[in-house]
Amino acid sequence: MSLPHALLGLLAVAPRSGYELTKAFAGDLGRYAWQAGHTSIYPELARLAENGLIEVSHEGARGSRTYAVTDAGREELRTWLLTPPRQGKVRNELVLRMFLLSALDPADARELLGRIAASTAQDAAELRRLRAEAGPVRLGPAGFGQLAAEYGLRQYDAVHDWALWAIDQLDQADQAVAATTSAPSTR
Amino acid sequence: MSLPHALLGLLAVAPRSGYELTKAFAGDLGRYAWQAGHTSIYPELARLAENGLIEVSHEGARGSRTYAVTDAGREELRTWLLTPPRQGKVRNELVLRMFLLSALDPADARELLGRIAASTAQDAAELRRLRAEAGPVRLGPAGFGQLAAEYGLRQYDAVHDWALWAIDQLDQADQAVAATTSAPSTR
DNA sequence: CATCGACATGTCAATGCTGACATGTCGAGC
DNA sequence: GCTCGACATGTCAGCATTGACATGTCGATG
Repeated sequence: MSLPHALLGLLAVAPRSGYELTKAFAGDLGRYAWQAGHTSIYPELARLAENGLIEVSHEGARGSRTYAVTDAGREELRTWLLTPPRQGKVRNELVLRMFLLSALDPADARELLGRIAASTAQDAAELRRLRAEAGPVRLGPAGFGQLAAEYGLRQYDAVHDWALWAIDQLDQADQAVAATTSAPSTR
Repeated sequence: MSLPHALLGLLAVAPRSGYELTKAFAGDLGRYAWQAGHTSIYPELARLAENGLIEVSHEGARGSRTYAVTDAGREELRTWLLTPPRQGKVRNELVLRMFLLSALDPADARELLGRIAASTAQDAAELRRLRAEAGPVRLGPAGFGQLAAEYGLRQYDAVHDWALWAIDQLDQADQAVAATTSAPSTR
């Protein structure tokens, strides 16, 4: 459960209202890192405030409440970020599909790998476009973090290369079988 | 929600009981791809059986029921695997941490990146060990799928390289600041 | 001054999953 | 004959999250 820390992190960069936080989750953050709707954000803000990790720094029009991180909240965030990269819930649908690949016949497996290669190429291109828009590498709270963008890019490229490699493996396995079938031995 | 498809996939490889499926999730599958405990597996098996996707192929000692995939189940699995790699829930704690990196001061950020580099190197080494144990590349339902292993390996390596790159970026940003501070201009 | 869209927050039922608890069987070793 | 550990299945309360529904405000435009 990382939602409270995600909120803490966003508020640590700049105080925001629940509505603004919701918009952040609807953008790149929610797309690439962590999803959350306003229905989970508002209760979570209330909980964080109750625990003294954040506080209302300003009340604006239309009942809006701007929250800011307290010292305790900043400390909690720092601790969480630096805590041993604990093993969270494993929930990786793509890896699951790879595990199940052997349940498909070779033609279907090739098809699936081809689609993965195509979609990761597309995702990588999209991310490169996003990054180019954001300009040269700079740090700080500049929209989609440059470091995060580079991270995603390398992931996509890795999966893309892997898919091509996997198709090649299937081809080689095929050829080996064909060779032993048509020419059972050299003697 | 991919649990039913994970079960379908495992049963497509070989008929199994709920207990054996639970053990599969406790191993590499649960570690790298998808988690599930027996408390979700048993009800899900009942649901799949009710929908005619699997059926009890054998009843053994201690009330054990061995399930096998039906033709309908095999078809459902194939459809799911080949279906456009739909965008599921985004829940990537590591990417979230990258988004929040800017909330840390540079020293802490370096520390965090260093830990990520170290832990991915360790994870990769562990996976290489696992793969070496499993022997040369071969396909089929051989424990931890070779393709999945290679996939994980490339992911770990990519993250490792990225972390080193990111630390380098931080260093360069530092040097640039230091240069403009100590020698504001060339004239 | 009416309307509309963006702003802003909330409740509630349903879903999916986990952890704690519960129950019983079979085989091996003492 | 007893005990223990692995086998085998199950219920249930609790938690996080989602989607549907609900409510109201403010500013701009016609």
